[in-house]
This record gives sequence, structure tokens and C-alpha cells, in this order.
Amino acid sequence: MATSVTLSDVAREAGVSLATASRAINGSANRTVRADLRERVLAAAEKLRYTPDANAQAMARGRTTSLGLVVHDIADPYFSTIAAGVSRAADDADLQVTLASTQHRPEREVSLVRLLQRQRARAIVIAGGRYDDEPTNAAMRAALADYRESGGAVTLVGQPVLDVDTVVVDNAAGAAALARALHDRGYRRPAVLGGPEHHLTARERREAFMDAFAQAGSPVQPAHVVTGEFTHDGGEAAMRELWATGPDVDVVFAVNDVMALGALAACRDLGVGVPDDLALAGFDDIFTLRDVVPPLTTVRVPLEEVGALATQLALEEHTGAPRRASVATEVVLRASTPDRT
Amino acid sequence: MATSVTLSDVAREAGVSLATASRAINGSANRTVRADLRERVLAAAEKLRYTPDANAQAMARGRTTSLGLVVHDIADPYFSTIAAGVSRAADDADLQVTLASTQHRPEREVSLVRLLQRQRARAIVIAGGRYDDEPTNAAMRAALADYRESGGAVTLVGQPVLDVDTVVVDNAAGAAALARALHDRGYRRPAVLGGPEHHLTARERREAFMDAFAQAGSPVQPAHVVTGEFTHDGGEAAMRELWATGPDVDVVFAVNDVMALGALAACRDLGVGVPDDLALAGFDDIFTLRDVVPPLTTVRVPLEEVGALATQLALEEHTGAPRRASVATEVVLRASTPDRT
DNA sequence: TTGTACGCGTTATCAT
DNA sequence: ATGATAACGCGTACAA
Repeated sequence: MATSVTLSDVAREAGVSLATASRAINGSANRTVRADLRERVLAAAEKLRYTPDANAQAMARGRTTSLGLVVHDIADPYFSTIAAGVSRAADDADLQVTLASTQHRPEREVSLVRLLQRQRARAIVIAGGRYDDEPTNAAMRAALADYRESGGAVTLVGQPVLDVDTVVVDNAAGAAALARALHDRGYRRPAVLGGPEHHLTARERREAFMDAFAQAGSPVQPAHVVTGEFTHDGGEAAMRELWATGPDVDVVFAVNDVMALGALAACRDLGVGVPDDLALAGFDDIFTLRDVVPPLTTVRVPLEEVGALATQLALEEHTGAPRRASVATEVVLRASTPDRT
Repeated sequence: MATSVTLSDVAREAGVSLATASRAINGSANRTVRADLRERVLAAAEKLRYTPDANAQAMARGRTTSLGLVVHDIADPYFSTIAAGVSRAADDADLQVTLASTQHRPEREVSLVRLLQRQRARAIVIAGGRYDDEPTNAAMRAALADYRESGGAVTLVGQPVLDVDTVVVDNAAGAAALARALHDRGYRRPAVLGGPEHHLTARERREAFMDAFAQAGSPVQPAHVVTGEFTHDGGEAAMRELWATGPDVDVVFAVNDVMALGALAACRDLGVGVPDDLALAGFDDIFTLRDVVPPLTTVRVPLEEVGALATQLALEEHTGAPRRASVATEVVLRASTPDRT
């Protein structure tokens, strides 16, 4: 079975030394091998169907060619779009992507990082958002510090709370701009489907939105803020919970699009017309939105670029303090929040 | 920088031999190491923050712990859902998933397989559909034969045209059942957005649908079959093309949901009411459908299970002829194809 | 320019 | 039960 042809076989077949065969085949920096020998080696490799062993190369060279990507759920469009960006950038850098998924269990992140460290991944991109949970963050910090001491690079997508390079999405500015835009359109009784209470991205969006609306003179009533999971089901449940209180509300902001879609489903089910009875807005501008009726107002985050940027950042040589790459967001007003003025 | 602690360091620190340290740490089959020594070793490892090198282990053991997944575009919900299934199954088997994407260029598949072979991946799951393109298929067959001779296992999701284990989705039965169901609901003037002409999955669905409708007495008019890309944009373009001919049509079947969503977008844009002016159906039942209005009729394919099944199949010991695992599909009638009788 | 020989970190074989 | 030591497949000083 596992009868792999090795470089020694090729060398023997070509009648040269192992070293020459190695040089001829990887053709690295010092391309110092006579043309005819090179030909012989290549021919022998072809004939024997030689396939280099990346693991052995990694050992000998002291570095691998793989990059780790940590997500919560690859089926979630948010993560899969980021993954597409990571994949493209990794490809450009001739790196393999190792996909590590927590399967919705954030506490697994630490062990995934350890796994990627065992694999000696050159870099790790962590796409899952942080929580306001110091013990967990401390564990991650420790794991990442270990990893970085061993020579690995890390980029986080989210909040800069882990002492590593971070791609920071400007959630606060986006949410505030959205709030102002909605206020300008005449909305005065906002509600928020706020996601997990301790999820930092959710919190940033939630609080910035609330602050901006308050500043505009129409504070969100405490009863009109409901927390829940950062998922479709979570959004649906949150919307039902909100509606059950018979709230005096004219616009609902879900802190991400997936939740907004869940909320929309709830509205359909509850007989609440969007936007006639209620306006609705989300955040992220995932691709899926283009297939939804009514078109959903949201704040665009260039997810694929975020993934690519995070990857490039991780791959750049760099020492010193953790860097921050800021990504701007953009309010996209659509039919789900018509002008009421 | 890259100053990794090795097992030798641990052994020295614990005052035992390399061999003992190895046995103590991996605790493999022959767990023959005295308790106190084991403790010392573990303590030393902990103290030194030792992390095993998976590459070195792979070399020594002769097998890696990674599994390759080949897709066209991880951002496509079809692939990302399959990927979720693969990820879960791989996790259960303690394998890492290496994500290899063709970035929409099917001809890159061969080189991705070679890449995964270099990496000595234990198994490869290929999720992209096949084309009726013998030269390309021959190249893939050769690459996969090489890979399998070197000890790797392969499972294909799609058509059994590559001499490897294949998870076969029963496209024909599903499409035929859909056609009959539509006919039963009173539809008599069908059209087909048929995807790429030589894409086997597209073709199977297209032809089975057409055959079944013909058998029911209402053949699809040749002018009402339009080909195009297997994407959202492809579906949109195909719908526009179809509509431009002013066709006498009462139901449109798009050979996958992503295309159907594109078609739906075109309809919105063209002012064609679905389902009032035209009924619409797709295939796959991707998650996204639950957010679309009207709810789209489709044929369900259990994508996540398909991914998991493909992975399990690849991991089972097996010799002899390529196996076939058949996956049933199920017609799901929704509001986009109301009863016209 | 080519070849020899050592090292990469681990497992496994074989004595002890 | 434990310890030397030889693989594993390759890259690369160093020597020739």
C-alpha cells in the first residue's frame, strides 16, 4: 500500500546524489545544478511519479506551509465569506488552509489553537468574535502567547483584547451611523435585538446604536432591548419575545444580518408587516440579503476583504506591539426602513 | 524566535530517556510506563510547555492526521454546508481538515489533489460536481489513482465517473418526482434553467425533469431550456434570457437553489410576479431558502449529511471496487408553486 | 557544480 | 519496564 517514492529513489534512478536531486527539484534560491543533470532528475521524478513529502520538507526546512483558520461554524455565511477571503489570500501566499471549527462551542477555541500549534501552522486567523469573559480570554491569551513564542503569527478578527494583531471592524461607527440614518428617516421608537449579552461585537453594535439614538433624542426603552443567540433562531426567538410585550416600536435593529433574517421570519409568522407595520435593519450585509424581500437595510462589512486582510497581516514580518487594521463600514439603506418623514 | 521545546528537552528535564518520554506522553497501545516516571514526564512537559510536533509524529508514524476537502467556492452555501458536515465528521475522527478551493476554476482540481497528496492527507473528499469532459476526467482519474496507490482514500460527491468511492445524490429521481408533482398541481408549460451544459449534476436534473414532464404529456419546449452558469448570477442571466423570448411558460425549474434565487431576483426586477405570473422551483434546499419570499419549492438534499457521509466513507477500511453510497432526495412543495388545478 | 553527512522531532525496534 | 538507536524523507552546511 503506502509505497511512496522518495527523493532517494529519484536520485538513484537519475544517477546523482540525494543533494543534487533535492536541488534540482525544489530549484530554490541557489539554482546551482547543471542543466543536463537537472533534466535527468526531473525525468526520473516524472517516471517514478515522485511526490515530495510536505511533512518531511517542513521538518527539514523548519517551517510548514499551512495556515490555520478558526471559525464557529463554516456553514454560517458570515464565516464562510471570511473563509473565502482567507482561502484566496492563503492561496496567493502558497499556503494551505486548515479549517478548525468550534462547532458553536467558543470554549473549544483554546484547544483548536493548541491543535494548530502542534501542526506548526505558520499563522492562525481567528474569525470568531470575543466575549467579555476574562477567564476565557486569559486562557486564549496564554495559548496564543505560547504559539507566538514558538514562532507563529496570529491575527484576530474582532476586538483587540488578546494582545495580537487585530482586524478591527468599526462596529461602533457603523451602528451609530445607522441609528442616525434611521432617525433622519423619521424613526423615533427603536428596539434592539442585541445578541449575546457578553459578545463584544454584539455589545459594540448594540450600545453604539443606543447611544446614537439617545443622542438624537429618542432613547431606546430598556424594555425594548432583548438579548439572545447570535443566530437565525436567536433572532427569531428574540423578535417573538420582543413582540410578546406589545411594544410601542417603529424600527428594530438586529445586531447582525443572520439574526435580522430570523426576526423577519418571526414577523412573517406573527403577521407583522415589514416595513409597513415595522421597519427592520441588520448588520454585515451578507450575500443572502440580496434574495430577501423586502431588501434589508444594513451596515456593510466587507467580509471577504476582512478575511484576506487578516491573512495578509498575519503573513507580514512584524515585531513589536500588536497592530490594528481598521475596516470601515458603510450604512446601506434599503426598503426595509422606508422614509417616514 | 522559533524556539520549540522538543521531547528530548522534556526527557532530560524529567531525567528519563527519549523513549520513555515518548511512551509517557502519547500513552499509546502498550501503556508500559511506571506511574511515577509518567508523572515526572508529564510534569516536565507541562513545565516546559511542550507541544508535540505533528509533522514529526507524522513522519515517524508514517501517517498524517489530515483530511483534504476540495470545493469550488467555500462561500457558496452548497459547499459551505457540505463543509460543515465534513468538518464535523473529521473532528469525530480526530482529523484536521485542509480546505482546498478551486476558486471557481474546475481545472485546478487536479493540482489541488496533487497538493493534498504532497501533504500526505489520509483522505480527500471532493465536493465539486463532475463535467462531461473526458480529458479533464482522465487527468483527475490519473491523479487520484496516484494518490490512492500512495495509500490515500478518496470520496467523491457527485457522479461515479472517477473510479473512486462516490456519494451519489439521486438527482434524477428527485427531479422526476418534482416534475410529476408540478404536473399534478396543474402545470403544463414548463421551462428549465439548466446550468452548464456539460455539468453532470445539472444535466441529470435537467434531463430527468424534462423526461418526466414529457412522460406526463407536457414536454418542455426546446426554446424553453436555457443554459448558464451554476451560480446566482447565472440563474439571473438565464431567467432574463428566457423571459426575453416572451415564452409561454407557467413554471420554471432552476437546477439548483442558488440559480433559482438568481432567477427570483430577475423576476423581481422584470416585474414578473412569483408565483402569480410564474411558478418557480429549485433544487438542494439550502438554508437560505427559509428567508425567501415566496417560500421556494425545491428538492431537498441533506447536504451536511452528505459531507459527513463522504468523510466516513473515505475513512472506512476498504479494498476492491469503488463503492456507491446513495442519498435520497425529497420533493418539498412550497408557495412558489401553488396548486393550479 | 556535486557529493557527504548531519540534523529536523518523533516513533518503533531491539536489547537490556 | 526502560534505554540506546535506527529509521522516517528531506534540506543544507561543509567539503571536495
